[in-house]
Amino acid sequence: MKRIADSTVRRLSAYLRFLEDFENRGLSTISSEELAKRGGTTSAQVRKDLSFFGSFGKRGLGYSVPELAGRLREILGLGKEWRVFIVGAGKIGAALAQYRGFRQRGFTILAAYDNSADKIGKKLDGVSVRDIEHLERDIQREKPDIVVLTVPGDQAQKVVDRVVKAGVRAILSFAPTQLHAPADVAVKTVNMAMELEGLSFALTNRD
Amino acid sequence: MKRIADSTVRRLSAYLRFLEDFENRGLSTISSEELAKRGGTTSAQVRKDLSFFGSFGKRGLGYSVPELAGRLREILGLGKEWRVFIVGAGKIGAALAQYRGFRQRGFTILAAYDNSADKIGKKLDGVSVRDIEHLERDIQREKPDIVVLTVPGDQAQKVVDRVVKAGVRAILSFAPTQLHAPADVAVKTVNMAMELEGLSFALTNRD
DNA sequence: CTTAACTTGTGAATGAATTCACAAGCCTTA
DNA sequence: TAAGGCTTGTGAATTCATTCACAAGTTAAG
Repeated sequence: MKRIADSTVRRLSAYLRFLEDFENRGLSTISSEELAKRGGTTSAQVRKDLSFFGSFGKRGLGYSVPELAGRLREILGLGKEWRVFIVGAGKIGAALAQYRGFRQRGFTILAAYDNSADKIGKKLDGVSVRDIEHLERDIQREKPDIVVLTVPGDQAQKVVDRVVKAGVRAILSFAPTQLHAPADVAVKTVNMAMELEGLSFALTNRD
Repeated sequence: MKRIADSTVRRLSAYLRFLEDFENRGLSTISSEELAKRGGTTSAQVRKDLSFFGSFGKRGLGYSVPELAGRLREILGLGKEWRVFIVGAGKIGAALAQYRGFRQRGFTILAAYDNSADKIGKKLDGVSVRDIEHLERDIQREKPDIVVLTVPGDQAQKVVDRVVKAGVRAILSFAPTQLHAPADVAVKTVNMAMELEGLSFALTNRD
């Protein structure tokens, strides 16, 4: 398949959000124009994004809301259950453990890991915190699809190396550092420092 | 000034992170090649990014680490103090209140806001939680530069409208919804759902 | 059946971002 | 002073992403 740009995938994800909203409101069809207005883009962009995966609309009419939502879920791989380990049971880890968006999308949090004695054995919103010593062993046993990284920046790369070696192929990191991993491992980083500095830049360089 | 791409600003932010690391290790100069390797990009990209703002290097030698770090801080607007309100005192708000990256970059959290009676009056890691009723009044009094939004998705747009009307010109949102604001308001969104679905897509569409 | 009003899907055109490639400058050594 | 080894800064070339523009298909109304 042709390589799909990251920006395209992000928009597909946004379209799905709007469609779910439309589904709840009982609307049955929607045009690329309406979808575009909701997402702050153009109708041509919407149609082009979808065209990479097929023709889902009807000319003159638009898209069937439930059908397109289903197709997008399929494209994005949201049909199956994804198994998740959280590594780092600090404040961010805790916030993620209770984040309902995970379950809503079929992401099941199996466990959290930490190296601090006063966290190990406790629960993080129903998720038990285990000793990070057992990380590799548990990865081999429970085969998580995704590791969410919420450890301090200076430990992030070390954990990446460990989980990649143990067989994990997708990582979502909240550490403010550049991570290096083999090409076949999908790494996404949510970098707060970067976002803040982006705002600072925008505020500083106004027209 | 020529319009600077978002991706460029994000890279500048990353370069600054590496330079701070080099500063701590006492290194005095660095080449675009080394900076590129650290950031997973190319030396030409590094030089092009910097060239939008001036010529900071010495041919044959590279860049002075402290000088380039200083220039980048200046470009990114990190010299001054930025005043921040957090709106939404849930788990994510709490995680942000204790996030040290804010203070490190000169972002001062003035207060947090919530509408829940059992949170108002409490403290979130030293930050007092106020009644969201007083949001507009306090914005006018204390003139925050940035509002960080950690309210549930269905309330996010309403809060955006309120703070924009009260004069705020920069927003960092953690709500998984598309936000609409006037063009002169800088809005950044950290959308966890999008990142998760991006990973799901990557795992599903492996070559 | 015909016309009018819509809306999709997609090549072609445009615009934006990245990479190439090399002249110009700096440092060291002799 | 000259030569060799580096590295920057930047137009030009290339690659990638977005927007344009329109033929083709659909529906509704008369």
